[in-house]
Amino acid sequence: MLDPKYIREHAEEVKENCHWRNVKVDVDAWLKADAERLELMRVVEELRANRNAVAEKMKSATPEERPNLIEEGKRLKDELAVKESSLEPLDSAWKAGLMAFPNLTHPDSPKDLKEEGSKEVRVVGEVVQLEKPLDHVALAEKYDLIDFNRGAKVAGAKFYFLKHEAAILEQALTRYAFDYLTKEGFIPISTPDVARDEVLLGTGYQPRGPETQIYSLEGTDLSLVGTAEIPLGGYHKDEVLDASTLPLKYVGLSHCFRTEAGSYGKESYGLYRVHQFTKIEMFVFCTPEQSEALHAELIRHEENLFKSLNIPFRVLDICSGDLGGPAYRKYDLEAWMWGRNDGKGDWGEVTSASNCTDFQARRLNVRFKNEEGNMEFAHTLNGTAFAISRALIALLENNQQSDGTIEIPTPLIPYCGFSKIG
RNA sequence: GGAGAGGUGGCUGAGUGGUCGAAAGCAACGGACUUGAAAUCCGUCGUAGCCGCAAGGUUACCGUGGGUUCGAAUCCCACCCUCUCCGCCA
Repeated sequence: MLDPKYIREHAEEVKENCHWRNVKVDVDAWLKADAERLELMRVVEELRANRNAVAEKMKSATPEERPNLIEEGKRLKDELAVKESSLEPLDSAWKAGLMAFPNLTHPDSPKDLKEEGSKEVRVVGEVVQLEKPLDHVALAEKYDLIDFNRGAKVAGAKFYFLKHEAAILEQALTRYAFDYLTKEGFIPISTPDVARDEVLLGTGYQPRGPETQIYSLEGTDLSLVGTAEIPLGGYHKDEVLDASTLPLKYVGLSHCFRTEAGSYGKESYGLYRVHQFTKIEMFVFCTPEQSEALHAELIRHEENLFKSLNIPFRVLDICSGDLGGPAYRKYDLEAWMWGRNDGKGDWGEVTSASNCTDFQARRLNVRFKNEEGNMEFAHTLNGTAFAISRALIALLENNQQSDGTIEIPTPLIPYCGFSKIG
């Protein structure tokens, strides 16, 4: 959510921003509604002031004065009811409009509407060329690591069972990331896998409705979370944080559920796009002064983790049109995956780190008291440590050897208890 | 799931229709005293919107949403949450 005052005072900039964010918002219509709402609010508040004044007079009124005051009060009440009922639709349209604005954009983010406009910042590691590299689906079949067919039998397409070493690797990756990030000052936390709709909305997700990617629970206001970002963002909802505790860095574990409506096909091959996966997520609450440095820190951790697993990747500075609603700036890591591009291999997204500035904090009402003693909205950031399903793709495919075995990267061995598969 | 109690400011807690945006205490902040500190004393001390250069004014907020009333923290309804007891259960 943007500051309404900011939209009023920087209308042209906001319009320009919406264009580059690929978000269709009628800024002028919103401004018009905003002005009408304010005007009507003034009328309503004046009526309320009059009503309160009459009620105040009643306290000291003589019995003779009372009937007239009661009449006056009734009249004001009726008039107020009429004005309030015309304010209501205006107000909810105003709020809905406000929620539709995307966050502002970092001046250095590539300005582009198409996905291809994202800028490759660097490539780390080298793709090991094998004569006949197998993709993770083939590797999984060879070593009985993932059971897609029975996953489909039990839960439907795009669900799966991790088996044997893969099941262990899920836990090894989890614990490895937790240990690494705990040493870096992150607080380990395990979250609910469901959240209230208001929390989903607060973090910038759209539960229910035709476009939604979210499973919701019938007869409740709960949805299955699509990422730990949701419960972790909601964690400090409606709180005033103690500035001296900032930044608050969390490393959370959650199970992520996504309907992935209409996204079958090549792009969802194997484990790449599934309905459920486990994810280790970093989430940060901080001051506005801290957020940019912390964004860099999150990316550094992501890179360290993937580097340590011998996985080649590239870092993308995501372009404006692909940022989504909440992010002010976003960096993705894309790891090398042999299964993509018809078996010739290509980069595939494995992590994403966003600086959401105060966009989520405004919606969730997360504030802190600054040094002058004034309330300020916090900044929030999130970044993937491991989305286990995709991390597994990259791990298996990039650590396969010419003899067909899969070498486990050294840092992971203590956590999984084996050093190779096959 | 059943029965009961309760949700008030950073915390504790008073408040059952108008004198309540809310007592009191604690914490915090400013000051006095002190070589310094503690103690003591004096003062300040919620958030947000709108109007205003400002001083200030005004509206809203006592779990959330509705309702009754000239007037609601207070009465009514629904929901959410917490606690106690019972049942069930990993």
